[in-house]
Amino acid sequence: MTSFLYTAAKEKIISLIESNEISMDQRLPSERALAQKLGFTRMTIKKALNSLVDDHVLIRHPGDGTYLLHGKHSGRIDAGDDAPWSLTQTIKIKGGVPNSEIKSFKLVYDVPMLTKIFPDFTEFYELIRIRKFDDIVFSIQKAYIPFRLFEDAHRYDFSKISLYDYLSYKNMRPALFHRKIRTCPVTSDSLFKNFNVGPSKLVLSVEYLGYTKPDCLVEYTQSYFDSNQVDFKVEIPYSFK
Amino acid sequence: MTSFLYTAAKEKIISLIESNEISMDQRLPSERALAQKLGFTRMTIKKALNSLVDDHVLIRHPGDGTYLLHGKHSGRIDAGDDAPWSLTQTIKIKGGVPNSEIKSFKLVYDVPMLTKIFPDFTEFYELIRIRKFDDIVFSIQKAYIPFRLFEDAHRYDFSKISLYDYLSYKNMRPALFHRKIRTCPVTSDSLFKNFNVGPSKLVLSVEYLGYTKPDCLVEYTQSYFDSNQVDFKVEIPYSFK
DNA sequence: TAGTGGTCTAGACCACAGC
DNA sequence: CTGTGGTCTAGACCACTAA
Repeated sequence: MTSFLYTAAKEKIISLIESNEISMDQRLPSERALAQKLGFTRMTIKKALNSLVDDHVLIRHPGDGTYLLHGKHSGRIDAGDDAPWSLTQTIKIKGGVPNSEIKSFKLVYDVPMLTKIFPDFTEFYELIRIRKFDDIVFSIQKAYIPFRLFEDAHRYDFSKISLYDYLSYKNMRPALFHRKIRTCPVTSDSLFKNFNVGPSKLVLSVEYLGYTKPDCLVEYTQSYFDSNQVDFKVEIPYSFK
Repeated sequence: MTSFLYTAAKEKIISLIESNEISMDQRLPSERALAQKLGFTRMTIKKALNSLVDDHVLIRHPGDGTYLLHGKHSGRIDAGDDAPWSLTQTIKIKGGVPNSEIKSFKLVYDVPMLTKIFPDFTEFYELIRIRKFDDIVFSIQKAYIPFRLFEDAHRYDFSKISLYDYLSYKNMRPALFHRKIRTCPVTSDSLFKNFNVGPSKLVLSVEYLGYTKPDCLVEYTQSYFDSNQVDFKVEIPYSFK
């Protein structure tokens, strides 16, 4: 979908990792070695490797080498809607079994909540997904994107391709996020039956508004997380006067 | 402290921003213009600018330009111990008034909790800080670093220089983190008087273990956050078999 | 000492946004 | 069409790590 050399290099490096040619806790080949082996410039390989560092797949030490980010203290995957790398891919490389199940994908009209959020649109695609890590449901997500901006969305299989890869392909990948987090009790909504928690348990609710620019809202997502399965990074929200 | 060209470029660009030569919602000069104006290569300027993007200071749009990351939906600062950029600097650029007050900085010995965490060390520097954003206390932090690794730490003023800049300078900046998050009631600890919350309120407690490598622990921090003031990014922790 | 990743240069071409 | 940022090359030097 993207057609940069460093993306191609990235995929070849991932293949190396997945095919177990690099064993755990072992150094990856050096930038120079990979450049020669895979047929790219050193700078292109560097870009690919550092991109995998951003994705929490690798870790690099100057003067030493590049390593798989493994071990007890390294396991941490961004699970938010603004995660940099396809969650499915990341889980796979980490040795987990990913499983994204689509519960529903359809057009919805005249939903008051949505018209309030998106004053300029009336029709939306609604994508409801169950996300698993090693067969444990950690998240239920309802994503909404305006039909007018993504008329061809029905042609893609979002159990296979990440929603964000699709938005990137349409040059609509959100860069700014407005988030609201709160805890809420498990409701009787049948969706929550997927969570392995009793009705008295608290579930974490996160709302994402994704903007490509400050004035260009392209996505609204409601995510519910099993608070036993996820963790958080602390941030300070503020509103600029 | 760091002496790379792109760091120098970064600081000059920050000066430009702070001196209001770039007004809000206005484009920054192009990479090529900055390169000529500041006397660096375009690639060096690019590195500086993209580094400021990582720090949530700027946002860039291909084919368009580079902008200050402002506006209602853009305000979000990483407040964790693993935040990429000095919190003080970021708050300042965002138009806020930073205020990091040092409550205590001293050597501590034979603390059972610490010897359990750091089996190889017995003496530690303890740094207790109150962190504010626009005069509102959002966090209280107790940081511990082994004396043997940072013997000259007493020579630095951590109200002016970020602890992480210091660790970077010693080539000991943590890259891996082990975090534990929980909510706890406000205790009678006099430190909590700094929070503007009643005794029945819940405070967010986050523990960070910072490693330079999977086997090299260099920092332990206990942070307490006013849950009214901070927000979170969702992640999936996992332990590799 | 040999090898690593990080930085840096001075060019080049490209896709894209705005006018 | 002009200007933007992104990618890419083919070199170079540096500081650091580990043997």
